[in-house]
Amino acid sequence: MKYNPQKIEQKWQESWYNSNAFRAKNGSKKRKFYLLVEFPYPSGDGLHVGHCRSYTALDILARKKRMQGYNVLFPIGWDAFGLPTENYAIKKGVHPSVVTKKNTDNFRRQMKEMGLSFDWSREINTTDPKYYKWTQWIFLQLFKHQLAYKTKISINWCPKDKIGLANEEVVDGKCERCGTKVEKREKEQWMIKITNYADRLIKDLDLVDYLEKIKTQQKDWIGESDGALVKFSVEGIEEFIDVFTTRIDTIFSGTFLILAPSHNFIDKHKNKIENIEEVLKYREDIKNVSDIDRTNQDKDVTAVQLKGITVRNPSTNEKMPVWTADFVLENYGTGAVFADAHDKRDFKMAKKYGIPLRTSIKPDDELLTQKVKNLEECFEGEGILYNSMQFDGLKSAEARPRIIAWLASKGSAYPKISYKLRDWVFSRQHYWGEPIPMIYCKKCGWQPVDEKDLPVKLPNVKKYKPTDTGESPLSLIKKWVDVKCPKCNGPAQRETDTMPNWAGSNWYYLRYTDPKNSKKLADETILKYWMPVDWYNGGMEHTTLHLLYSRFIFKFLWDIKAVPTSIGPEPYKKRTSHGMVLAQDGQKMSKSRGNVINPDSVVKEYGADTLRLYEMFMGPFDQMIAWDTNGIIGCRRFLDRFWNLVLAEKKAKKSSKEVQAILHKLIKKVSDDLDSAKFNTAVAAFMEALNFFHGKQNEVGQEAIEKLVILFAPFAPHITEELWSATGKKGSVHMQKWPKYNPAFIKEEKITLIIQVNGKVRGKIEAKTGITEEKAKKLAMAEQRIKELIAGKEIKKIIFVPDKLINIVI
RNA sequence: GCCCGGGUGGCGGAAUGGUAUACGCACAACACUUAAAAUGUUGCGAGGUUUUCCUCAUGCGGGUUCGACUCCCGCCCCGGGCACCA
Repeated sequence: MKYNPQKIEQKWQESWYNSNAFRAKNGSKKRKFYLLVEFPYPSGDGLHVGHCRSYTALDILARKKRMQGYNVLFPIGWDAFGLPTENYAIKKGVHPSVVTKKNTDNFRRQMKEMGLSFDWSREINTTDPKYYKWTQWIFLQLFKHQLAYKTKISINWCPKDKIGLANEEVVDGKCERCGTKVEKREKEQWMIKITNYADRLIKDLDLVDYLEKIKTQQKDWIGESDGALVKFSVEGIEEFIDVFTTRIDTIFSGTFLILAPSHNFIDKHKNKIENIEEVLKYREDIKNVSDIDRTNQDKDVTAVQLKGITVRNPSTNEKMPVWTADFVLENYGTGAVFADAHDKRDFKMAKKYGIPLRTSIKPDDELLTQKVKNLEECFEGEGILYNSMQFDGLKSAEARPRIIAWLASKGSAYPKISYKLRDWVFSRQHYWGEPIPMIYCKKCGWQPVDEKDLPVKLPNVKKYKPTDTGESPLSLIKKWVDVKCPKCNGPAQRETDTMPNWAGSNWYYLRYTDPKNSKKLADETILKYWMPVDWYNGGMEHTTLHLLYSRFIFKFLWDIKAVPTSIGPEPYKKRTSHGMVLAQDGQKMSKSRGNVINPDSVVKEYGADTLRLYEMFMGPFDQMIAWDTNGIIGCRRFLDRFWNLVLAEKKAKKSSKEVQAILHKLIKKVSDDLDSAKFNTAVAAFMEALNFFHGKQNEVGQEAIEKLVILFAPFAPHITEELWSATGKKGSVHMQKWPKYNPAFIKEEKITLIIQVNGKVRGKIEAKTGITEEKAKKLAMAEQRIKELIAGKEIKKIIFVPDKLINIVI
């Protein structure tokens, strides 16, 4: 019988599906293991081979953990709200829910055809009102805890998608999705105070096992800087301008102050600024400049002085002029900086406008020091302080805490930590999203929808095109918009903005534990059992989006005790990322390039097991890798040989010692590799073992064959299941116990001892394991080649590494 | 500019202080075949040669070590992240 995947795969898929073979059990006494893959956005393109890589990897882990006796939760669902579906629906004139249904059906089919062992009874969909009821409920809790607020802000507006974007969704000043340059628009938006959690989102990374690059990326994004807040008193006005700095060691060289163009000091003291018209005009000019141009470092510095305004440097008590310049950003720190000769931008600006400069930090280098003192060059680094009163001679790092303490004693500074992270823009002006459950009453202001009235269902309408005005299309549905105020019962209006598509994915992993609960987002006892997620795999592109948002929302739910505190403050114990799968040409796969590999066609040609094996074998799991059509054939050949070997082995029951050693080494290697996500070397180990067994059919033995099939089952579930039944075994191979290796079998009796002379390999000898240094020396010296090499030379030293090598130094 | 990865045969890659090039692809020869495909066997870093042998080779240059792809110092290149961030 020849291996024919097309004949066997569907049969087993149906058998697993119909028997609920991989259902996770709530209320089990077994140890649990929660494996999570990011649920996909069900696009019309179907599954990408990159999805397959991530899903196969965690499927292998799930199957192995089940065989190791764990109660495994390995669920899947659909993150189905979002723009592409809406756009497609508008174009084709079909309702987004119809499109979603079609796409999820296709995804589900593809996943089943890959033999993924998801617990299909827990499938969730973010667009299901029973699901988004709780997404809305979470929003209400955020509002009730003052973490959701509506405010007029300048937002990133994508003119093509007609949607406001969060800062995280803007890449290089362009819309993350469509690449259109974003514009600035003033709009009332719902905001979520993620900034309140900035410190904990950094600190708690110490509690979890994430790939180091994921931790670094999150830290960089949150952008903590440790510094001080310094108060500059304004002359003639009873007021201070606050400045955040990380370089308080340079305070003595501060000779002027710069405000961001839209700093509210300017609005507040219009009458005191002599050239207010010039200042306001400058502010208008800046508004029309995009962030990209504003942050272009090659650009010339522009600035305007606020005439009539001076402040005092709290360290020197000297008067300083106040300026405004575009390179000072309103949304970082306090929107104001003190400027000196130790900052390139300040230096450039002072030179251009003839503002006096002073230096107070000496670099190590004498020559450079002279240049710095003569203001010929700007020195930004750390050094030794001078011109700094009692702090002269101190190093920058030593000086900082002392200067802060000194200024603090005068009441003009205190230590402060600042973050780059900004509050999260939570409103979208589109139809296909969760309605924000808020009602506006002219009398009572913003009122939350009563929890018992949730979910606020998306009305089923014909027109869901986004509008050019930036109003949500929902605003056109008067019947839906006009409601009574929950507080005063007077006339009021619903919020017509919807949530971003991150809202549904913020908490989905909680819902999987108890997906049908209508009373709570999930039951406490059940959450207590399953949470936290033991291993979460997803794309690197979600590190500063979904991963950060969902960690934040979990912390919030934890704080308000919506989830049991026993889980701890982090939802995911371990996070890994799979490398992107590129097209054969090394480019990103895309329809327009025509280089997309469709998993369906691979399954059709080679079978699902081959696809799974190749996805794991192609390279290190966390590295980006190009698809290689030629490489697939090797995996298929391996499966053919595997099939033949198992079926050919008929005679011997017992396996030889040599076979046992190979097998148990393989068990150890595969078990270890899977725990550290080294799928490629695990597959290679199978190939190596099979190469060894090949041609020795009847020496391998049924004993070894049986273990081999079990061990390989998580990788290639169909072929192993078929072989299990074809060799007359009862039950499913996937319900068998994961083999344990026996260290006694691995221990070899004979080893190859390497003989080196001066660290170079000059010979090998077969020896018994545990050979003594004395014996090894004798044997080595007896070798003809070694004799020749050391003849007439003085032996300085002999290094002996037991069971490995002997090195003769001459 | 700063912070992470990475650089090994014709190609994807393996080895984290101890036989560099596992495993796979491609290629070549042979076997089977009328033939081809498939399959199997063997070979496959470079150069030399006295061919159970030598020299060189893991981006480049140094260093530590009996011994370095692996550790340290200084560069170069590629990928990713952050960035007038005070």
